[in-house]
Amino acid sequence: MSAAPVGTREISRHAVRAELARVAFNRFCLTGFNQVTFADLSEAAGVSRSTFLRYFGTKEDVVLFVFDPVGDVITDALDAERADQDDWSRLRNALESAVRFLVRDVQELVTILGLIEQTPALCARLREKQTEWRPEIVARLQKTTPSTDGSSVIANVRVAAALEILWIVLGQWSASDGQEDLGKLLDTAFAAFSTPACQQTDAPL
Amino acid sequence: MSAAPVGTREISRHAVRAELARVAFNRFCLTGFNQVTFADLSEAAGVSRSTFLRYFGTKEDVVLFVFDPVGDVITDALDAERADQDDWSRLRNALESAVRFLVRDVQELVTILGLIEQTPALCARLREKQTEWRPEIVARLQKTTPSTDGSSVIANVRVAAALEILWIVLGQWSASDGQEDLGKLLDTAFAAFSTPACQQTDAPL
DNA sequence: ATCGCGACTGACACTGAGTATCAGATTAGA
DNA sequence: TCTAATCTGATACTCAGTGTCAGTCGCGAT
Repeated sequence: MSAAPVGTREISRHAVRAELARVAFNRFCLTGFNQVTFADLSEAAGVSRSTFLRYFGTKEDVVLFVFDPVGDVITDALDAERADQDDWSRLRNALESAVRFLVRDVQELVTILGLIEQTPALCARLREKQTEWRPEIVARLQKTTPSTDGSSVIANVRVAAALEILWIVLGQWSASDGQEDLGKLLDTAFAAFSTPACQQTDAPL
Repeated sequence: MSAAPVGTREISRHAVRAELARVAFNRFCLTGFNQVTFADLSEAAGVSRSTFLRYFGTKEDVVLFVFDPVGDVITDALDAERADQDDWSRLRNALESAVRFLVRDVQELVTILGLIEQTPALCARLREKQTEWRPEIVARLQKTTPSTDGSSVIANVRVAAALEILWIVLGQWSASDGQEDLGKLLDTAFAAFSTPACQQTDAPL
């Protein structure tokens, strides 16, 4: 994947980072993201402002760094996919890997998603990460296919659509407090493409 | 639509805003978005920093305010659409209205898109606007349809996918320096959904 | 004409994010 | 144990964005 800490230095850094994020997250939920300053955070965590800023480049990253591996999770899952399936199936399954990775603690994820949803700055930064993931995912999706004229646009559209589905589904899921079945939600979302494109939108299954 | 200036006050404000944006845009293209400060901009435009900031709440808005009406353009176009068409056709045509609105001066739009592409902060803010447009567009798309279970998710996915297409198509178009036909690009992009979802992605027409 | 009101402007002060630097403490590893 | 790399806190700085205030300008009513 990405960060398997090897040296003791890495382990320490990783642990401190997690603890700082934990403390900060409580503050954000309590007071609101924009109302909390780095001074507040560093005081609450018992470190200097400088140190806090060394662990997280921006305030947004304090919340969103947990999403960093998602891009790799998706590309890896796409590689593991059998190549004889169609694009939508492969993308659907890759997205299922992504949500499996994210849903460790249901309550925590629901809380994070809620915080993100009501904070424009967090939404924006998350979309930015999403856009960074896209080129690599497109490359993996196209790897098996001979690239014809216009296929690059089509692959980009499909990947972009799939990534949109990820957030729409997670939003719907967190609105239900983590009750709904994420697999079924993914199926419903992808049905937006497989149903005959007419306006009748009967839910499948 | 939205802002048809009526009073002399409105006219003046609109004109000043346009002039400030014009001066600022040259600076951005010359030096790079992040390298230019409000102090630079206000000096170049011959007004105080305070005044400049009153016309544009943020530095991003100095560039992106031209996209503000796009949301309304899309919703209006969607209303004007014949209701017997399927979702994809209606969205495609609404997007065509949007690009028609944007493409007044080809060279200018290409330049703006180039600036946006190479400036993460501008990309992020633009996506934010896009997300703000979505709920209203979804509502218009669903207006004719009886809402069944899961149809809300499906409508959201379709609108999100369509908005992604808008930027993908504009990106491709500006990469070709405005040479390619935007209508055909839209057709190609929407073919990502209509082609049988297999991995063969032959360009239609 | 001029009076008064509302909006516009520039100047100033302020908060907070993010960057850069530096000296001293700490720790890994030879 | 010694050394070199790293971590830390302190400090200073730039710049975005907010808020305030006094002075000015345009405009409609008297």
